[in-house]
Amino acid sequence: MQDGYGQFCPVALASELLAQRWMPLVVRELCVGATRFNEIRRGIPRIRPSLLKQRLDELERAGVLQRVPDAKQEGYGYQLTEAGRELRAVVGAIGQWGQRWARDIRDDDLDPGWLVWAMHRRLDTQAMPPGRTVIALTFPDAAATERHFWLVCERQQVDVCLKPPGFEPDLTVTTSVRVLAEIWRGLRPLSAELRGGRVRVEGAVALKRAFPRWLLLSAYAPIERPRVRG
Amino acid sequence: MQDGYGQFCPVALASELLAQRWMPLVVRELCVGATRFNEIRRGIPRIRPSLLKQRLDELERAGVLQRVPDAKQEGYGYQLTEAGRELRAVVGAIGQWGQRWARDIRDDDLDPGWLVWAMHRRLDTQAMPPGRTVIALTFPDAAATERHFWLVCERQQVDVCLKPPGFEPDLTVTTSVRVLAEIWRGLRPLSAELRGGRVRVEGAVALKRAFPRWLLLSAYAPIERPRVRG
DNA sequence: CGGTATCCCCCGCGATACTG
DNA sequence: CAGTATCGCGGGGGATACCG
Repeated sequence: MQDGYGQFCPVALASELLAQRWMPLVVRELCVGATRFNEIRRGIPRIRPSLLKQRLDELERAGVLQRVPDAKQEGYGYQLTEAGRELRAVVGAIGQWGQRWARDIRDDDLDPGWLVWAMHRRLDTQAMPPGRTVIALTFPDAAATERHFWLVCERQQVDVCLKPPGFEPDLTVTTSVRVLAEIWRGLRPLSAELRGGRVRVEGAVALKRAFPRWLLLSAYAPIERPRVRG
Repeated sequence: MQDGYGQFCPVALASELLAQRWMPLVVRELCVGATRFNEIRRGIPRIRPSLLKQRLDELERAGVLQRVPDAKQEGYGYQLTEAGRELRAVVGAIGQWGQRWARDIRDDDLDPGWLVWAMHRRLDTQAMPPGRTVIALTFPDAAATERHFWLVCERQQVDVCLKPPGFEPDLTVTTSVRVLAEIWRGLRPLSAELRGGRVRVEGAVALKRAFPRWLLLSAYAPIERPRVRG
């Protein structure tokens, strides 16, 4: 079954590698800059580590990435080669199409931990006040273990905490997972959700007013989604 | 296993549909204009009809195609919707990447029947003499049952025959499957293979000289393939 | 032509547990 | 942190036959 397609067409040869389960997500993580094994895993919470390792090995054999000693930290990191960097075009095409035409979001797609992890990559820390800004996120509709998150934002780095980080939050945001997910996807405007009270923000007035500019949303959010099909 | 990825990311939602086995090839066939079941099948010889039907049903449910009564012939045809037509960008990105970076062609990718089927879609009949032009193809290295093919070319239509069509060939082309496959992929120039005698053409001089202009090759052939990786 | 039906087998994948 | 080990299920591949 993992044999090829018996064709030398470039679409077929590429698909032998790329159209395997989980593969587009692994490539997506690498393209947005993840390098460490567990960093990739956080972006794909439901993949088994053994399968992730298998996929990474396949990508290495295909010349898409290299496993290199990590200079900054201990251990190894996965780095894209030129062939791997050019996969951005493939992931981008899939994402663009998905933004416009993929199925609607179901309740079991709504993983709050993944949402916060995705958001933490797309925060404009330059637009925040100097120093540290702590944002507490609360999803009243989520299961107890994934109801509270904290984003500890500094100029060069944003950390996601599952427990109170020890610093008092500067801003507290309360909303449902679906509302924030659809805002992140660009399917609802944040402004309307704030006005309608479906997103509630507590904190200093200056921070509350600046907050919408911190959220960069999904890279695909600007792409218009046509009317749902009948 | 065919459950989703548990993410509302557009890349993940699109991949649930598109990153299944065979799916990129099915979409490719639809994008190059195949509409009938057996027409799609000829472009994907190794797929089981039951699985092809399953994939087509998934695409219909996803709103990518519609099954409509075929006006010209009896039976039904599969037509892409707007969502389906926009998949050309995805197939195109995969094909471009594959042309540049996918693995080299192995012997078991070299299906001569598929090669001839792919070529028949990309023949410039406008460049041929008026009326009917019959090209006989011979692959001395192929198994007996797929050694001989005939392309019966008319202005609006090209037919692939597995048996002598009853018309004398105007041109007879003899070469190995690999050489012609790599020419079709743009990995070797036809001119050099003709000069080197690895492609032999028999027939009237005017036709022999015109023949190279009839072959439009793969749509991805113009894309340069970087040096093979080390 | 455009599929369906059936049986069998394999292995990719998921789940759980464990480790240097 | 970065994986490995083990077990079990079921989707997909192969072959063959059948049908409106």
